[in-house]
Amino acid sequence: MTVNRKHPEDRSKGARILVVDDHPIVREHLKALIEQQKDLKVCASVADAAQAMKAITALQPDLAIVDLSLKGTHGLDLIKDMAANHPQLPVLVLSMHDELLFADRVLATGARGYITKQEATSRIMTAIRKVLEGEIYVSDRMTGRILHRAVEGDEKKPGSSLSQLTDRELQVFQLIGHGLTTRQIAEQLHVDIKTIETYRLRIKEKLQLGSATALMQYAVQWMQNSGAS
Amino acid sequence: MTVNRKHPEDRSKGARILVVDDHPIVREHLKALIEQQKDLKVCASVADAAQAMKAITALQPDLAIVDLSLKGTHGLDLIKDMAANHPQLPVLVLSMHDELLFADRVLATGARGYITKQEATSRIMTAIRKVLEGEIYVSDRMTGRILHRAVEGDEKKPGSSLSQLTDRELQVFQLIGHGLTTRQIAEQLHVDIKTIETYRLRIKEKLQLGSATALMQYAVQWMQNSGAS
DNA sequence: CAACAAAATCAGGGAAACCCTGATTGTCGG
DNA sequence: CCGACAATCAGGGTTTCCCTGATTTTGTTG
Repeated sequence: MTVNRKHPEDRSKGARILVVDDHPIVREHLKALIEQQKDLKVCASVADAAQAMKAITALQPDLAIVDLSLKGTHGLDLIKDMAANHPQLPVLVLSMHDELLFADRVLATGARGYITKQEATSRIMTAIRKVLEGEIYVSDRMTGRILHRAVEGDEKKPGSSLSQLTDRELQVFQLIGHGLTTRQIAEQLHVDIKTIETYRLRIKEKLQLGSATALMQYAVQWMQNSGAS
Repeated sequence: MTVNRKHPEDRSKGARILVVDDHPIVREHLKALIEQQKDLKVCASVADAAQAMKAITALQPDLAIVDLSLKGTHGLDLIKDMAANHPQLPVLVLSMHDELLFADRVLATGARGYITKQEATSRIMTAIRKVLEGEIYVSDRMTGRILHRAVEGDEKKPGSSLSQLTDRELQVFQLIGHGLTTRQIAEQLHVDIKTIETYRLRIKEKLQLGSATALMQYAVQWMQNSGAS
């Protein structure tokens, strides 16, 4: 990922941006906001993942802004596709979901920024420029969280904070995400229910989750996003 | 074009519209779209229910456009408040949620129209005008559904559909899927924890779910597939 | 409008899970 | 041999779950 990639022939129009969002009202305003900047331009504005991939190969944009909740395939899958087939294309995620849930996941799959639709439009423009300059944009609240975690576990497995879990803990984590109760997990693994309770405690600590429901929410969502049954 | 101005002092610029949505990018574009019409004007643009109620009493708008997924109180509660305190004010709901799930519920509480953010902005303008004229707007697909149900009779069929849930139950269901504990839900809705416990029981019965974890798994997965903050 | 149905709200109490603090085995590499 | 870590379980206070009601609003319908 080289930083300076500006082509002289593009400078007349500045950076070319692809917008992916299934809400026309958001696409339109994003385009209006971007094009009232002199050095930015929207080269395409599409509603789903298929059109997005087609537009990328055809138009070679300098930046892609994508919503997470698309209609067909989930935005996360689109970002994975982008990272796999067009690793040089920086991606800014513009989502309505709380960043605490998705930001790290999204950044781990290759996106260069995450901003919510609750943010003021001026901040959205800030995020666009930051990502275009080769930097990474997340909210201030999120930055501290990520930096804190990045310091210690950098040499571990990339892509998931679940790598801190032991085999048994991960096994329990997956069964939690599968919707099993503590007792059912204990029976399935042929251990005492007290053992599973301890695992839940440890998992919560390692993942910095506050309550049992937060743990379960995280587990269910993780299971769904990593395609397990 | 001549406009009937019965009250020149009120209609110097035509109909005055209140916009309620917690996404600045949506508010801004809605305002731009509306104000490029000669006979429409946005008199206020707010992000939550409290500001909305205040704006209504202060400005007496001719129409309110409200999003269902607001930050603090749920949009459904805001609509109820509006219908109770300002029954003459027509409300158009602009939501990202599938209409099949919310439209009838929203119309039953007094709203005059339902349109999703997936719709083209031209249709949104159509909906605004239709509601302003005193009519009711829903999508063609939805009108068929409603008419069909009017003929078939009003039976609530079982299965795993959330349409059997009451407004309050659905609200609790969503908060469960959001990862909140029973206590947190009770606090957010300003009711006793015992009340929420009862709702969980009823939801489990109606959805034929066996345990609290099964309920939570279902809620989390549903939330993820239908997008909510 | 009276009457009935449905929704929203809360109570009591036993069973179960959660949460915290340990503690006992194994295993494994230095 | 021995810390380090993983896996396993116990005790006990706190909270939630779950079941069975019950009351008060609200909405619908004859």
